[in-house]
Amino acid sequence: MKKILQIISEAPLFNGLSEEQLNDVRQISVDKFCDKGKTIFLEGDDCNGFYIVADGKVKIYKVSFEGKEHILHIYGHGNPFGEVPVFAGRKFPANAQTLLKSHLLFFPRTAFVSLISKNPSLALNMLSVLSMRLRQFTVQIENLSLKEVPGRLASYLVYLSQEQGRTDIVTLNISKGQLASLLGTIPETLSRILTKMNHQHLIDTSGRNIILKDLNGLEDLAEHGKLQ
Amino acid sequence: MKKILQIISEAPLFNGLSEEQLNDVRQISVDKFCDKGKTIFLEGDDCNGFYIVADGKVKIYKVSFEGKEHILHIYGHGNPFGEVPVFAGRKFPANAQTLLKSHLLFFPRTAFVSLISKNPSLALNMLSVLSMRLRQFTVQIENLSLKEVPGRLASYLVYLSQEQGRTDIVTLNISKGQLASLLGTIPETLSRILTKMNHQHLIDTSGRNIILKDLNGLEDLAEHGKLQ
DNA sequence: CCATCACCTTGACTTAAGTCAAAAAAGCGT
DNA sequence: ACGCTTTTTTGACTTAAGTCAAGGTGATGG
Repeated sequence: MKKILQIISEAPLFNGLSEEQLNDVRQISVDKFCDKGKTIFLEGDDCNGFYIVADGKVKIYKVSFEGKEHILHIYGHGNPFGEVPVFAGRKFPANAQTLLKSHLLFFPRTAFVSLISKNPSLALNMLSVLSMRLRQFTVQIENLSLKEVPGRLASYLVYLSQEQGRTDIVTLNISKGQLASLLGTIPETLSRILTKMNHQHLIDTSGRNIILKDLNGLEDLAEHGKLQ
Repeated sequence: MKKILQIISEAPLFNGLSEEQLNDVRQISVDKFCDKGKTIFLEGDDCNGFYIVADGKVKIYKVSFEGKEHILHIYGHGNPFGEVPVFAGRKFPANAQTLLKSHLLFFPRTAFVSLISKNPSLALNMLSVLSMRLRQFTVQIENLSLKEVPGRLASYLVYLSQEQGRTDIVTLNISKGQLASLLGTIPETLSRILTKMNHQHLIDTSGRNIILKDLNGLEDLAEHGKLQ
């Protein structure tokens, strides 16, 4: 387990803060350890603060009336989550659950807000985090409403390729079922599309490893949004 | 045309600021007048600042490769837009165009950022605006991925009913074509669903006026997301 | 090494919603 | 009020993707 100060200093949210400011942040943080599959909060719950993932993995998701689940984000080391109600209203807009045994840092609302009031650079960092998130959401909405599932999958593979810095092969860090939920579809459909992409020599799958046989073709598909 | 200071003092973003702070904000603002249908910025354009709608109406939208358009927001009096790249990167994540002859206030990036650094309450207001927007986006994504078009339409009608403070009748303030785009569908589909809802005595349409004959039924539909 | 469980794939079928085309209705300026 | 444009509706058809049900695959632990 890492030292709290180190975790804090590595998080983008606290980037560029002075020693002293980091120490202030540390003062108000609370350690929290969760087993895999633990619900951290549910949509509509009252919020007393937000979290940063120190270690492990957390999914943020919505659930439909019928119980169908759509994953909005999957966060890992250094990512904050649950900040929305800290600044706007007090209920969480979605659910959060650990996907792995995780170590979280909790930041109580009032203490954090007063910290922000005293540290303009912290405020700007938080504004930047929220803005980047808004940007991601516009992409997600574009994908959902303007692209079909093959296009969304291709986008995701291209994104993974950049993320992992490889143009030949990528590795899924979540199950295919979770990927389906992240792409706004169901496992059966995802499976069928992976098979189709195999047939068209775009990719080659073996378990969670996906060989990118035609990255240009995938980029094209991600743009156009249609499979042939 | 209203006085700039009045417009600024009415905008939620500047809520609760002192006379002096409002004056500082006013100092950096720039007037901009646009005809109907004028493009304010395009996705990918460099950003030098953000806007507030003083008067008129602006749509924020994404366009697919094939030219299909999805409206993300429609903003009117007092709403800010284009703030994302002010705090995160420098390109606009979507397009903006006026729907009516409009009067905008422009706030240059660097001047605004330095203002925020000096006014914690302005920073907190901006955090609140961005957070509310994130909350709206989670709802939009939920609607797109977990509900069918009738459910989304019902949600929108219920929202309009709250917005306009009436439980008997609401008035669309945009065309049905634009509404279709906002709901992530096409005019034909929207038209058919309106007809279906008429047959089921949920609503009664005449032009842009929609009589809510069964608000409970609509709320139900918005929850469950399926039209029988 | 096998049993078990979770995950993934495949097949047959249904359905929501998109496309294309055309007609009808509503706005708008002159 | 007239002609023009834009918006909305309707019909026939296609298609993407969901549902339900059944197998298959693979990892894990006794």
